[in-house]
Amino acid sequence: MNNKQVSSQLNQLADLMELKGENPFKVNAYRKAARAVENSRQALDELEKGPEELPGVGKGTAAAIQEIMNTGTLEALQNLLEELPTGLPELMKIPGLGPKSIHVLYRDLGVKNMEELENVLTEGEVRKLPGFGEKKEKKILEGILRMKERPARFLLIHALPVAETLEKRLMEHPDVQRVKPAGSLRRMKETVKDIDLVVATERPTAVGEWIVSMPEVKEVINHGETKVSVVVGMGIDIQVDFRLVEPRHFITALLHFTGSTEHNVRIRQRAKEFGWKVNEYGIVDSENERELTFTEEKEVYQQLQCPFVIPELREDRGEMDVPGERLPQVLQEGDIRGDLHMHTRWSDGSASVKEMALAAQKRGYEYIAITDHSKSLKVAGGLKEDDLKRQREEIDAVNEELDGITVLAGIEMDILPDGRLDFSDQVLSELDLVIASVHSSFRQSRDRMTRRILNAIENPFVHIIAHPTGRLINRRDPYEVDLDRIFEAAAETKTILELNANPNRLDLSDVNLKKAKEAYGIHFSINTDAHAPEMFSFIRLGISTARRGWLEPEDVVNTYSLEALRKRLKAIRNA
DNA sequence: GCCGTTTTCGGCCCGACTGTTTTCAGTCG
Repeated sequence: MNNKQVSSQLNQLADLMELKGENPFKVNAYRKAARAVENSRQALDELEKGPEELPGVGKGTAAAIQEIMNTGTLEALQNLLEELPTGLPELMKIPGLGPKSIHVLYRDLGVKNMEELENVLTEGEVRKLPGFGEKKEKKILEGILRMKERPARFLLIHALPVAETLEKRLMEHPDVQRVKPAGSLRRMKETVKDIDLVVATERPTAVGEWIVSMPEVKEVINHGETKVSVVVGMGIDIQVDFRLVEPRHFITALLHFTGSTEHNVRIRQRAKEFGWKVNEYGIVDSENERELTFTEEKEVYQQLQCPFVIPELREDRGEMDVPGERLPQVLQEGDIRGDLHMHTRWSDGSASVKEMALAAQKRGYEYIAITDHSKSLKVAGGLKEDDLKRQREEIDAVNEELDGITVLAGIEMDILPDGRLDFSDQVLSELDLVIASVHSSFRQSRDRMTRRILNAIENPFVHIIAHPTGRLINRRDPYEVDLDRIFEAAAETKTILELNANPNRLDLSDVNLKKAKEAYGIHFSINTDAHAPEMFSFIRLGISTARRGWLEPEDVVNTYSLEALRKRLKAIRNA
């Protein structure tokens, strides 16, 4: 039973308690405990004094955690699962419908699932309930429609251009002074539910009117004095919340809407210690009602006597608990000196070795590694041993021709379903860089998959394990694998783990990166896995994910000079 | 349910918007 499994049971319990109408603070206590478990760098059975060591975990939740670890589940959870209809939790996903309303719908109309809810809505039963009315009925129906039409969360890479376009367009409006995206998009989370834009203006009403009249607006969800929510169709149909604030409130509003909620809670608790209140308008002294405003976010943190926290770290994963000097000096875009995972026309890429090298050079890189697929991956035109030899000749020629960039000869080698590797040690020993990865039989048992990957890690010729969990965001779950054993073995053999920067992968994830670094001292390589030169731009997402994972330049081998990188690779073969 | 050198009880971040209400509850972030 790992931390993730325990926390998901606690969360499930909290969800059901909420639906039942339990004390919201009690519900929150379980959610908080779930988060503490998930974010703990230690496994639960490694905590010396038990779960109560974790922040926000007391007697009650510690007992619940123990029960899950001992029995695999919780009696309280099982009871609620039996008591409440299985179709009730999914109703929570309907925007505008919360636990209180669902409770009433269930109690008074016997609504047990989505289908029954749609029935009573169309029959006009809902408007008769106390606290409900015609408009609310309509709102719920629209909410169901919205939920069905759109994915719950969009890939960051799809939302970013929408935010950037709107930002630029708003800046051109004469009444707008400043605009900045906030929310999970600014924190560069891998997926976002909607886009938040904070807008500084002296004329919120005029700007609000202008926003709802934009041609791309498909639907107006809210239109108040300071908050306008719309759905825009700009490549994707996504909700955008505009917060219209006075210029002097811009910074505290930006801080507020950047979140995360959990980080905001910590900020406000901190302010309380000084007798202050933080809201989107500033910091207010509770005694004399004096309001402080700011021109930079840094000043707010300074006022609260905390170190400045960059948006990517604002998740309450420890950033408010460590002294400033222990916050990571996170990676910057310019720190990356090369890309160690890419494909060419030799397998399933669309460019030549030289074209990739030229594109990398243009980005200012000092080196790249060409890592086409290996022979077993037939769908991708994997290379055989003699192909590798001919490719090496081409790489040598490019190195001869081009100055200022070095092309390493590598491979992305399949780890076969039975754990064998696709090439012999003899072949691997002749390559500058060997990446190993799983591309088949994703549904093997946890034990088998773990042993399969361990086998690759233990091979001294394997330098990097690519996309270690195999997940595709929104499309395919990570395969079952014991990551702790993977991390342990990688630490021992000095094997590098990849942060694959492809926007669909971002694998390892932010949470796993942090854990692998802090608990095991792993080194990483941030690679784009580019199949065409323009895909080098994915590095931006890799860097932001690395920042979210608290990585610093020394944790990432492709920030090293070529010489230092070669040394690091050599250390693997000698480990 | 958790938490506390002002507290072992009484708080728990804070405000906007909407809809159903005549002063507030639910939802959201």
